[in-house]
Amino acid sequence: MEKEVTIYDIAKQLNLSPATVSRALNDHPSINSNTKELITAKAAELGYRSNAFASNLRRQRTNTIGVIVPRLNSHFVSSVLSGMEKVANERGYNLIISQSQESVKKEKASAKTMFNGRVDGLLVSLAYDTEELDHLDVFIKKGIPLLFFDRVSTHTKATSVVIDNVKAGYDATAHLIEQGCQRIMHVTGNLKRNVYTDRLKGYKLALIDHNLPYDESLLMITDMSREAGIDVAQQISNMYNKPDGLFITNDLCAVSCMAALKKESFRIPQDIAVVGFNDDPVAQVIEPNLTTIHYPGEEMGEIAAQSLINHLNGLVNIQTTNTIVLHFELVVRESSVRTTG
Amino acid sequence: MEKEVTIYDIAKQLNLSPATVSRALNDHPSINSNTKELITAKAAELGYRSNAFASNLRRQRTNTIGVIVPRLNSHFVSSVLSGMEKVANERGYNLIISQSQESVKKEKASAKTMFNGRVDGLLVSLAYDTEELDHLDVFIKKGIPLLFFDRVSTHTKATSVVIDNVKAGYDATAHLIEQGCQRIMHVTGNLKRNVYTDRLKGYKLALIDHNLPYDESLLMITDMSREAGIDVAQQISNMYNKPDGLFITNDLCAVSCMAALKKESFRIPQDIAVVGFNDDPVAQVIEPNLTTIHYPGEEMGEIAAQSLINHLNGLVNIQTTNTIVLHFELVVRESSVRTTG
DNA sequence: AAAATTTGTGCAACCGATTGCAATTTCAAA
DNA sequence: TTTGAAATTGCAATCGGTTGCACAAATTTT
Repeated sequence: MEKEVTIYDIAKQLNLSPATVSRALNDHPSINSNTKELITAKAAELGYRSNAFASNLRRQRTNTIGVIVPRLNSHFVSSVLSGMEKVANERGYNLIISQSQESVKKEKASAKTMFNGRVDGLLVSLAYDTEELDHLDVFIKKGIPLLFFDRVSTHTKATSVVIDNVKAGYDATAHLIEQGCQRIMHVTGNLKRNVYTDRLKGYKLALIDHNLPYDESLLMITDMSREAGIDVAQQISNMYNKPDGLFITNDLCAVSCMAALKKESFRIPQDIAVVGFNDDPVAQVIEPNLTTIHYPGEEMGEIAAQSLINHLNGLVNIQTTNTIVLHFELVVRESSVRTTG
Repeated sequence: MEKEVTIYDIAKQLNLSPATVSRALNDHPSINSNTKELITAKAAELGYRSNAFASNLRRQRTNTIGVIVPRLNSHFVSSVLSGMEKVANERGYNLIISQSQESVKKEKASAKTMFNGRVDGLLVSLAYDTEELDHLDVFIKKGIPLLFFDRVSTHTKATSVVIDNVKAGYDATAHLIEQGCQRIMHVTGNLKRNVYTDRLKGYKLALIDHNLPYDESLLMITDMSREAGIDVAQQISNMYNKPDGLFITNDLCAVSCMAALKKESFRIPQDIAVVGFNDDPVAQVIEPNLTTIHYPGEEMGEIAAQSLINHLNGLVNIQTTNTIVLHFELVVRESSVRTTG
């Protein structure tokens, strides 16, 4: 185990001051370019590696971005993280990732860790039932930039990166209506979260625009799990006045629901047309393939990270840009297409 | 933006030395318990938060673990990460996660970042085509513990966490044979990676044990992508002497292959029985449901993190425990079960 | 040739916590 | 009361870069 090389070692060998070495290594303009070359060469020769802590300690920043997600093992989240990692890495930032496991309590704990870890900025997608945001307010109070993505908050003045969930909900519903559906059931998640309320809004607007009544008994709030999907199928099966369209705001849930419906010998899309949300890989595996909203996870991650880093570097002010809205796409597949209305 | 509270502030207010405050906050035994109470109370009152950098700088450790994975957006990997995060978080460690995107080059860059970031330990699952391990050797040279999981290396003396891939390959193949398959095709990935060579070994052993010939034309090396699955189906379709069993070491690939085969009107499992690997969610969506090897991702992550942290805390020596083998399970579903051989 | 700039380096004080060793206090045993 | 050990606490150096300011050298301007 060799001992570490420091700028002092380099300075001594070259008969320079550590200050000069430090500046040279950081490409400071006031250092002569010959000196710089000399120093970088020597640094390479000695196998010098910068000590991030010393630097962080002195500069009071960490080059680290905290990320809090509801859970790690979902296709969408991991795509987002992949995008974030890509960008962060390119720009010299590290990512510290933590999952709330959909619990406020864990979310608070994670926030605290990030806070103590003195992340330079924080990227958050809220847990299922988070309401108060005190645990995140501390960041704002300390001037640590905070950016929400996907599951965002309306309360604070933090920037958000989202898709237009209202429009997505509208498009999904309108598509079903165009396919001749008259009674469209909407299965969604906790309405505390923007993604779900917004999609519901879109659903309602589409109904209105097409002169269809809004029937509260066709709205189901669930936890969007596989079990929930099966449960929904069961309920539909027991209904007297069955729906002929189904808009479920999560592909995994939609897929398990479809499987259950098929077991009950519903024909999809003839008896009931289905639209999901997220464009999870399973959407292209289920038969019939699931129509869904394609949701740019990777891109969302890239943009969220990009924005935060730009803000940190003083290029853009996050406080002014309040919401970044990304494009989504309705991907029509067999689960919703009726040859004849 | 309030200024940070330091141990000096606490010390001054209580007329104590920073040394005492530091010790008290770390629950050092030689500090009087009354003093400790006094200090912790004051710290809470002032909203003190420890500065990790100062501490890291002084103690020369970061309480951070680096993780390098081939890619983030795969079900298996995100399960592993979820497990790692859980454990690391409980034990006061942070995770810095980076993806190699299956490229050695990126893997090297990530390793360097981790190295400079002075992670306390490193958890690695190798990229597709990594051969030399110089970029990881530096860690060992510096005495930074290195632990491989899943895609492990045979060269170094680092500990590995894996499943018994030989046995898994054997079981999958034997299962197909028991179902009456005589010509089993094996689709797998780059044989530089243990997971694939081992599964191939198992495949071969099962053939031998059941007196079946090993036919090289039934082995296909692919990149395990969806496209590869479609390609395999195409090739099978063009074969004169078609296989009646298919063992694909990745569910996503298996599923796309199945879909393509179905289009060519192969009946599964009657014409060709299929076994996958990983127990990805899609395995339960495809019809018929895919028989596969259930692979404990979350657990693998937990154990890998656990072992590394235990080593860091001097509880166990990682260098002596060389390989940790986890259980796997063959989950039999419809894709492989033939009512009559 | 003197004065005013510009350029390039160094000094030394940070950043905040940790820790070996010394110093002081406390308390019991002699 | 003295002595010695044990329990507490403090001193001061250290971890390795960073940066405001001073200063010297080189260059340009009068």
